[in-house]
Amino acid sequence: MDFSQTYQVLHSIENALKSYKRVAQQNIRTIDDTITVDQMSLLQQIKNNPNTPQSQLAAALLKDYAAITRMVDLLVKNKYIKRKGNEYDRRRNTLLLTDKGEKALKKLKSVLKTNHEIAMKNFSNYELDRLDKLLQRLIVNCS
Amino acid sequence: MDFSQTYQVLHSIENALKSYKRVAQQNIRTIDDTITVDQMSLLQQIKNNPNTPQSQLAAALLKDYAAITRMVDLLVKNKYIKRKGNEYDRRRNTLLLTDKGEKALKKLKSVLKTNHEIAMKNFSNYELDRLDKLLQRLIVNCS
DNA sequence: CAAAAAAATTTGATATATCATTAAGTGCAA
DNA sequence: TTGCACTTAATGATATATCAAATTTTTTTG
Repeated sequence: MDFSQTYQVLHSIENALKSYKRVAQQNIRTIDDTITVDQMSLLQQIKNNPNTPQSQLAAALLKDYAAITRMVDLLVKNKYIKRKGNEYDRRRNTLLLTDKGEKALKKLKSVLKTNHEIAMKNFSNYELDRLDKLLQRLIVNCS
Repeated sequence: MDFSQTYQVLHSIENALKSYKRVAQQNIRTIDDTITVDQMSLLQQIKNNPNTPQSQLAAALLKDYAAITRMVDLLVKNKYIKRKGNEYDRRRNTLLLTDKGEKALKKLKSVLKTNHEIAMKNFSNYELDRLDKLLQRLIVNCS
């Protein structure tokens, strides 16, 4: 395990993520240029579990609480979601998609699928699994 | 190639990168809490090729020109490097490490090595190579 | 029950990311 | 040698990342 090799791998991980995010964002922009890849993920998460605490949204999106608060602010400002008080626990928010949010999500789902197909072109299920397992080991090492 | 599997892989890539950056930054902070992982990479690049145009530094660090400009600003402000005019091409900067920059780099190199060892613990050279090759294919797909 | 601890979120400060635009300098062609 | 394209860098605007600290509400516990 020499340094140049580990350097190379870490560099490739960063490169892979950034390359994917770049094309993903470009494709999304052709449909809706007021939303980002991450905002869309958040929108999806909120739709799937409208009453989840933001702390769990943060975990799902690999972000910290502060980041989620600000993304929620933006989505509210841009009218994709509404923030309501939770009647059982007044510390929490209940987040709900607006019509605009629902429509945006519907339109963008196919783009997201296309993005995945672009990134993973020519990968077999087996290779995807192998890649994921290798990454999981790295994640565990860093935990 | 189903969606949940590609989603999982992309999620793992992001998770791997963030997990690594988090431990890397934590370890660096024990030595010097005024510098970031990326600033250190930039410092290293500048030391290796002091007369490279910033566009190439950007490519090496997978960042865009604007990001490099701002990182250079910060490194200058914090006295890790000096910006001089390039006498042959007045559009360019010549960037030079200060004493402080040299010392910081020297101290941090061992930390960087440790960070790599933590992240890649129990990976064989063969596995590292395999991981890199899989990532390279994803990168090419997104180019 | 009152005080302390914990949970959920927000806010502040600083660093990065990304895209578009602007500015300045260089080099080449007519 | 002027004019135009290209290169290099800086700026502006907005979104995100990260850590620390503050706020509000709920839960625990003495």
